[in-house]
Amino acid sequence: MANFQKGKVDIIAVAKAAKVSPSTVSRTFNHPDLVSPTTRKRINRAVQRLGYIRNRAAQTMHGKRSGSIGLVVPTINHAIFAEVIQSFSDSIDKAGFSLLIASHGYDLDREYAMVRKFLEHRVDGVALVGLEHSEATRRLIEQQSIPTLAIWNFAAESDLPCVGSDNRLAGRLATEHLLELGHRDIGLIFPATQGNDRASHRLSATLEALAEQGITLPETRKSEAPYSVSQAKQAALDLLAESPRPTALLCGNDVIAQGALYAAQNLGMEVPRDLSIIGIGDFKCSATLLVQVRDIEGG
Amino acid sequence: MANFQKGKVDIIAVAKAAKVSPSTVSRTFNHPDLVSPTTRKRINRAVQRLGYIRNRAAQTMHGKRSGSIGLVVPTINHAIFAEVIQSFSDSIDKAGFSLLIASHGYDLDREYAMVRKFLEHRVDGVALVGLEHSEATRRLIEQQSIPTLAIWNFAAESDLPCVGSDNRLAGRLATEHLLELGHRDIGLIFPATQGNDRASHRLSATLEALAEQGITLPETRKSEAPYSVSQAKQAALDLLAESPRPTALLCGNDVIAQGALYAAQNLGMEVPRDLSIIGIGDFKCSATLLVQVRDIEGG
DNA sequence: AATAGTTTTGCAAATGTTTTCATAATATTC
DNA sequence: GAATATTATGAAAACATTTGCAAAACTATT
Repeated sequence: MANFQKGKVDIIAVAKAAKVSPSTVSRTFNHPDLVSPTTRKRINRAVQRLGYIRNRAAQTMHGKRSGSIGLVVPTINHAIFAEVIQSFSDSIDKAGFSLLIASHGYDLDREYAMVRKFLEHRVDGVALVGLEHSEATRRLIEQQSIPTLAIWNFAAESDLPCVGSDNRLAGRLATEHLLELGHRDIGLIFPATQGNDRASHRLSATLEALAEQGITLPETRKSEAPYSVSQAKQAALDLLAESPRPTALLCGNDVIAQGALYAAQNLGMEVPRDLSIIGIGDFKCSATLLVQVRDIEGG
Repeated sequence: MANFQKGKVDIIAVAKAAKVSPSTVSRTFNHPDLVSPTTRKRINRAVQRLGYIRNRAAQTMHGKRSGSIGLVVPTINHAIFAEVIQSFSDSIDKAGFSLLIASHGYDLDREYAMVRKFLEHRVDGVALVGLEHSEATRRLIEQQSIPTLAIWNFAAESDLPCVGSDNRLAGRLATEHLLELGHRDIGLIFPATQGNDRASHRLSATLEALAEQGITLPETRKSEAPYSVSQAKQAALDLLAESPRPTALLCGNDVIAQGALYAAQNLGMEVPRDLSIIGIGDFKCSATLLVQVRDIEGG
């Protein structure tokens, strides 16, 4: 089937080749039931032969949907977001849409810019991570009345539709668990909370739960680490270098917890005998890691 | 600044508000130097006031670029691709483009479908992972003459422009390294090579390099594991359960190598004293892992 | 074989931009 | 102050599609 790729192949070229009007070709795509099977077949053959590919831009311009969804994440790089991006991509794909993605590096002004960029592309919807967004972003979303979803966090009082977990509750649960185990002197390692409501909710709930038990941790028990195993390990080493040592480490996420685990191993401490470590997160590799740690300790 | 969001805000609405013609508004965006500073200011104020957002679809339809690039990866989920997606996204963003992304799950027919989908969106370019693609995909790319880049692998003989590493060379180097260390009985753990030229190149080069030294490994030394630490660990345990044991494990990627490392730890073997493990890959977390292993062994 | 009903098709307008060409306004030169 | 060069603006065509409406082509009914 020779494909003569003379000039542009648009819907008109297809119409000519199939000896019908452009309208009929368009209908074949959008309302096939309105076109007689015979002509439909003829048109499809012409499409094949010419290698015609529909032009979404033209459809979008006509007022139809663009067929794309925009997802703005803080970073693509980390396992934790990669997982959600994958799922998102799969669902979107199944629905016949395309995924536009952008990352802002935890900078809410850049987030605004990304949403704007997506709006230029006339995305049919936008998903953002978390519930903390700049005023400009909120205004933009409202003005343009673009369907928006906040993923990652859930909060009943959110003005954006949201789906995710309740990080305050998570922070509280983790803390209470440690308290129930009898810990009173706890080291905290959290990522920077600036522009990261996941972290800040977890941390504030933690401090709250501690305060309820009359516990106020000195600054020396509070440590900040970025999303990096090795830097978290260093932070944990620093915390554990203090004397007396805290009896437990509460980590803002699993990557930090992994670093803390390594730090403990380095210092020859056995977890959980000598030190309790808890991470708020639970992603795929954490299970693997724990299995491994247990295996080592067991063997 | 009240924003009266009456009806659609298009370039004509802006033109009216600024009391100029639509052409002038368009020029303000595309060739600002052709518009007098006074009118430009007036137009920009109108844009602000109305909350106008340019319509890429209309621009694209006019023949301008769509301002988007399509990236098709096997999977987003794994750390290794996440890294490249992040870099890609950053560069694209810096250039003022948007990133469309899709994953095909190592299914080259789906890859074709994804590229087609992107072409419907009239992306300005496409990037694919690896050099192995379906005939249909290649035809499509050629017919539509869409700028295409193959990332991840480099091969001088590739017909697509490509940038990446030479996996055959990598396989050979890894093998030769083990041979130089004196290993002759080597266990191989590789992912499935079907639709994964990274793996297949590495594996074939490995076998070739071994053959040159007159070494042919029995099937029992060849193991397949997916991209999963725990499953790789199991595969390694199986290999190491044989008697005699291989003296080295050559792993097709770093995730597998991590699993192998865990397996060795489980069996109480010390790496590299009792067993050599080499992984072809090198991603961020690998260094961390090795530091940790060394630390454990050192301490 | 004529009428009514149904299915299939085409025409033309609409979508929101950009750009070429022409014209109007302003600046420069003598 | 006229002639010329320069700069700023507008009118209209073009881009590729979709869809409401109307006409045409069939089927079914008598």
